[in-house]
Amino acid sequence: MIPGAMKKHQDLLAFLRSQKMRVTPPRRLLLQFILDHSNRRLSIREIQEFMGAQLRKADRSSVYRNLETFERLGIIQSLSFPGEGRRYQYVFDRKVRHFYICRSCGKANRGDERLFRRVEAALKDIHGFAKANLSVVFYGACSKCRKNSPTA
Amino acid sequence: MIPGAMKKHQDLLAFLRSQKMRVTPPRRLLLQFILDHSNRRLSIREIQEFMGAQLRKADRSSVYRNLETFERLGIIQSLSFPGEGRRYQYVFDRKVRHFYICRSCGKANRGDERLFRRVEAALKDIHGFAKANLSVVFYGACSKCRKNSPTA
DNA sequence: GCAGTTATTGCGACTTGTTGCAATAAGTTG
DNA sequence: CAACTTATTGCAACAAGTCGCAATAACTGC
Ligand SMILES: [Mn+2]
Ligand SMILES: [Mn+2]
Ligand SMILES: [Zn+2]
Ligand SMILES: [Zn+2]
Repeated sequence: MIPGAMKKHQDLLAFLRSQKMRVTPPRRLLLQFILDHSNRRLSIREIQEFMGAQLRKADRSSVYRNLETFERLGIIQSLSFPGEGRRYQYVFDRKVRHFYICRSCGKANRGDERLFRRVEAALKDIHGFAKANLSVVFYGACSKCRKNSPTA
Repeated sequence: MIPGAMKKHQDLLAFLRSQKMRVTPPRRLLLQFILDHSNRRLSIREIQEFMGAQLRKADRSSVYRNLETFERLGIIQSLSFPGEGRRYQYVFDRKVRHFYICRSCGKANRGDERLFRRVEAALKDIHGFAKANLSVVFYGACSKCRKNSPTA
């Protein structure tokens, strides 16, 4: 377990309770795993493998249901990546929560803070709100693919 | 078949060929269906039902493979909607290609052109490009859900 | 702590989605 | 309009994901 993650884990359990959600073994475990790998986009495969390998393992269906729950609460953001299926990423207290996904080669990048702020500002100007836990996803062609095909 | 869609259908077949893709019965049919319902987000269920119901029907796997192909080429954009799974929408020559998805209630809205232009401009300023067939997706809480929960 | 309430779990049956492969047919060349 | 090349298809076996339901256990209130 990564140092500093302990505090976050406790915070998130408190957050869950504040949302009237129960703290159960499957949820603790899943949250732990997501936090310990908060810098990666996790595949359902590795999540399920971890959850199944634990002593007190959780059923497949519970894992799916909890991922859905966590996403609804803004703890994680799931996205489909071309060629590698759906992936889950921790976003709860991230300053930057936007992603570029190349439709052509499937490569994904994280954005910089400046762009994220600009997009937030535009959203606020035009629709009158700045949101907590907003995520933004751009689908397009990466610079490499743009060079190869003028259509992209 | 919707009037005016005929031309588009032909154009897209030409586009496919320009991308060195073959024009096959499953592709014609799928494209037809997507164009005839270009204003809706189609579920895989209704797509498969249509494809299967046709005289010259296409296999499930071919439908999935072609949806993937069409998405890679920027003809459609697929998105996962909370509570209703993945949906497919025609975006090829749309002026506005962004979506708001509420993580809490799953409702989705189309955006207005002004915001889309602002976001495009920000992207160009900061990353130096304006993309053809860019799609932008916002995940957050809709106004209704924001009222109900201060956390969202 | 104990009893009561009910969200969450695990299970099983089912549906949806993926993949390798051999057969097919779209496009190309002469 | 053949003959050829190879992308695409349908199929079948498999893997991933969903859903209703009865059992369980997390929280609440006393
Ligand atoms: Mn795939
Ligand atoms: Mn669902
Ligand atoms: Zn790319
Ligand atoms: Zn909502």
